[in-house]
Amino acid sequence: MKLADLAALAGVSTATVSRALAGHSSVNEQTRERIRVLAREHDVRPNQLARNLRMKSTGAIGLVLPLGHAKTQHLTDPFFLSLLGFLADLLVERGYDILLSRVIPDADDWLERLVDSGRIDGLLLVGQSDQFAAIERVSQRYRPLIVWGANRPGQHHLTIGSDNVAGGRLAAEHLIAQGRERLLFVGDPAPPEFADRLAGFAAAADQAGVAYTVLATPMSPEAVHAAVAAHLARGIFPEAIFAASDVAAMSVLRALAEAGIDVPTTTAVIGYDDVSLAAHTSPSLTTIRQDLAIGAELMVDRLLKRVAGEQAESAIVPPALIKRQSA
Amino acid sequence: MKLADLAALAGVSTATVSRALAGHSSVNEQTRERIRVLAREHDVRPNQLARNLRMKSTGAIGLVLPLGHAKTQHLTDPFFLSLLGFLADLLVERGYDILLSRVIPDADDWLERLVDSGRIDGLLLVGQSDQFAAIERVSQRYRPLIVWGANRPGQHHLTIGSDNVAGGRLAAEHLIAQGRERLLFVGDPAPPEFADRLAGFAAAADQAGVAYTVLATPMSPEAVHAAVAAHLARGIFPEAIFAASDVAAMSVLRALAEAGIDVPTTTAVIGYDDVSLAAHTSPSLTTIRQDLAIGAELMVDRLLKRVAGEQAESAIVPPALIKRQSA
DNA sequence: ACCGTCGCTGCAATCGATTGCAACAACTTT
DNA sequence: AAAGTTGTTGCAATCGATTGCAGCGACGGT
Repeated sequence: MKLADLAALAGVSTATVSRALAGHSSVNEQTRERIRVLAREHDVRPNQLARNLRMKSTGAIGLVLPLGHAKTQHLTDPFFLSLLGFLADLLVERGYDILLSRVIPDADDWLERLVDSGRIDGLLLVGQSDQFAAIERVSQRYRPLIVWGANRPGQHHLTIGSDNVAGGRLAAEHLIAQGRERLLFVGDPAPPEFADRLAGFAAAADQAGVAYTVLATPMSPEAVHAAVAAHLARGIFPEAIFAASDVAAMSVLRALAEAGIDVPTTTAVIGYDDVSLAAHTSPSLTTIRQDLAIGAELMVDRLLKRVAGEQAESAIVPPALIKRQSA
Repeated sequence: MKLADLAALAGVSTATVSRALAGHSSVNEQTRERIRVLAREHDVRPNQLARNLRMKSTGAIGLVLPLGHAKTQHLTDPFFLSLLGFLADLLVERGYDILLSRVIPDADDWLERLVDSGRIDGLLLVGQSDQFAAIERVSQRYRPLIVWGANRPGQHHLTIGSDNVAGGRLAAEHLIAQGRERLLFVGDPAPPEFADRLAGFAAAADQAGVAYTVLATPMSPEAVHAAVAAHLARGIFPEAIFAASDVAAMSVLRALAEAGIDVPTTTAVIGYDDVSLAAHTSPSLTTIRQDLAIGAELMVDRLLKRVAGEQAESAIVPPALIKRQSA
């Protein structure tokens, strides 16, 4: 039922109904209350589309997750659901809906279409993926656009992300402090996040004069498991393994268990992300936490600032080492 | 840039521009091409809101996840991200966007508002949660509404779900066939899905004359872990444990490992869902698979049928036992 | 020369809510 | 009694795209 119908019922104009439901003080209090009661009785729920068109604001925020890359770590990674959950929490708290989209690989103007469709007031991107160029292009003219990911020098778009270099360094320092040598990095060193983690890890190892190896592998559990198993089969037993993500670390744990190698006595394992399951593996996983609660808050905060036309800059969330059993 | 601006540029009316961009054949072919070229040059992207308002259709499907219940299993459960991923895939393939909402606990007409907002063409609900009454109420008059969950006798709304009773039965039969006795169910028996799993489990056990115990606990990893640890501390060692979900099963595995109980030799563990991590725990998890690829396809198929005004009925996805190391 | 047809284009209504401005009644003030 | 003030309501424009109907010029038929 629409406002015009209610107006007819109440014997007033749609203008008055609109104002009454909006709680506008310029309509007589009795009329207002009468209309409100009538609205409740007749299940009046104003059309949001019409409202949004007129108001030129939608009350919705676009959210693009890297769900398109089924072959990578992403789809199965609880990390993203966590982030999604936090973001959804915060946005809904502030009265926004979420328009979820995916990257459509074949249309090169997918981002432009999204921001120009008039359906969203702002956009959150989780992960730059391989769309760096498109993001840069659009961010030049579209302000309310916040990206979770790495901040490369000279880049224009605003990012929130954890300091992956510092995180990698934390991991290496923790292992080295335990007197571990012969370190091993396991993961895909190509994506910027992982590259940074490896860079920090390598820098700390070099600084301490400790040797390390890089075992490059795709991030799927199967691939990680196979790569580590093959590595162990060669008779090379690392004293400590740094996995590029917690999900990868779990595959590492499994491969070690199957090879009869005790964790942490013989080999230490350290993960990255601190997904909620990390505390519940056996042995429980020592890991580098990305504080998503804070990260999500920063993203939403910056986004809504920009939606309101204010200034907002990039930010970095400091990582923290969470000590558990595995290292 | 809007159609009216382009119209001025091209020296025609907005009506002609609209028809040209829509590929309407009543526009002269040369004019049409000229307008299209101009549109591309000037980055014309029509306002979707205005279009949707006029067309009375939005090209968006609402999707409600039970993200509001941070205290339950849901937020951290990869099961939902999987389902979300599949649904998003299918909907985007068919040209729909997704409007993600959360249950707002304090507003009792949240569902009505959503379906009457005019912003979506249909709605997918994942999990009935505690909103059974609201769903029944709305489904009486709003057809394009599909729910992932249990189908209770006499219910009106259309559900897609796996046969949890059969799944529970599969689990029990598998354990009993191994000669295991003193079975234990771990989980929250209140939500309909879990209640059904337990019912099937209990029925099979009763039928075989095997005793079983129910360890009721909230579904959070911490709670499950604590409950199982406390149970074991009492000196009661079950020969087999059926966990209500894979995530719960992982906490069970950890509690058993900490108590020095070998899996599967001393105690077998079987989970539910077959989340992607289940294959990568140590030991890897025997579980009951819910085929989400098929489930999501059924949901989207039924939904779009109803959006098109066609008939569509509930469906059940058969569960399957996936044998791994833990049982 | 007149009429009918055809192809193309524009006018204007429409979707449904919001809001500036004006109208109007009821008072108060002088 | 005239003028000004205040409180309440309605008219009509607006957001931007879509579309039924009408108009208009060109053309062929008689």
